[in-house]
Amino acid sequence: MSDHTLVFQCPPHFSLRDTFTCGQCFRFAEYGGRWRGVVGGQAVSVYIEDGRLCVGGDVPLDETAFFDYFDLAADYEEYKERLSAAHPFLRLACAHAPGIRILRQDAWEALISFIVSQNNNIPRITGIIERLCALFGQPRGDSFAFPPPQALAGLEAEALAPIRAGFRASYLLDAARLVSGGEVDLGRVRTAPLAEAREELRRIRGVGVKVSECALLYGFHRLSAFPVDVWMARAMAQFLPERLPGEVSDIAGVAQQYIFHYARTMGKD
DNA sequence: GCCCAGGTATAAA
DNA sequence: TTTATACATGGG
Repeated sequence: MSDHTLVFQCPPHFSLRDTFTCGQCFRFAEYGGRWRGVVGGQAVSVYIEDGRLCVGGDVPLDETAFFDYFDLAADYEEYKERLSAAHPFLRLACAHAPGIRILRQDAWEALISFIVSQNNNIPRITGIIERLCALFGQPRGDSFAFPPPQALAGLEAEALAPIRAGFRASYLLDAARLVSGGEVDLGRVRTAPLAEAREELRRIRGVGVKVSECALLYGFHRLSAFPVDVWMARAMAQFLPERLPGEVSDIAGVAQQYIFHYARTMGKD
C-alpha cells in the first residue's frame, strides 16, 4: 500500500486514535502507528507525519472525498470553544480528547453500524461488523469493503448466523431489504427536513430514537441531529442534568460524541 | 453465575 | 402515556 498517498494539512490537535476509537466508527485498527481501514470501498492507511495528514492507498484516491471524510472544512477549535463556554462538563469533555473530529461516513455503513450498536459494547460491535464485511463484502487489500444493501437483501436470517449479531440480525436484513427496495430512501434522509429524515429511518425495524440520531449524525453529517431531549435521555444525562444551551444546539451531536468518549474513557488512560 | 453494553419492540399498567 | 421485560452475545 502507499503507492498513492494523499497529503493534507493536519488540523490542530487532530488525533487519529481518538477519532477512530471514540465509538463513532468501527472499521479502523492501528498497525505500527498507522491506521488501516476501508473508506468508500478502498483500503487505506492513515497517519500523521510532520504536521500533515496522510492517506495512503493502493489505488488513486479521491482527494475531495477524503477532505470531506475528515470534515477538514470545519473548524473544530471553534466548535470546542462554543461547547466549552456552554457548560463546565463540556469543557472537561473537550479538553479530555480535543483531537476528535466527526467523520463523514458512508450513510449505509453508519446506519448498519448503529443498528448493531444497540444494547452492545464497542469491542463486540467491531467484531460483528468485521465478520459482516468478511462474509459479505468485496475483498479490498487485506480487508473487505462494507457490503451494500443489495448484498444482504436476499439473505435469510440463518445466513447471518456466523456474524453472531444476535437479535440484531433480523434488523440488518430489514434495513437491507427496505433500502435496496427503495422503501427507505437514503437520498431523502439526506435532504429532507430533520423530522422527516428521522421518520424515514425509523421505518426500519430496530431503528429507534438513538439509532436514527446516530445514523443522521455520522452517516448524514447532520451535526444537530441530537435534539436536546434525546441527548438528555441517554448516557450523558448523569453528567449534564440540564438542557443543552440553544447557542450550541446546532452542534449538539458534536457535543454528544465528546461527552460519550469522556464518559467511556475517563480514568482509563 | 451475574452484570452490563452507543436500544428497541412489545405488552402491560 | 408511561413503565417493565425480553432480546443474543460475550467481556469483565
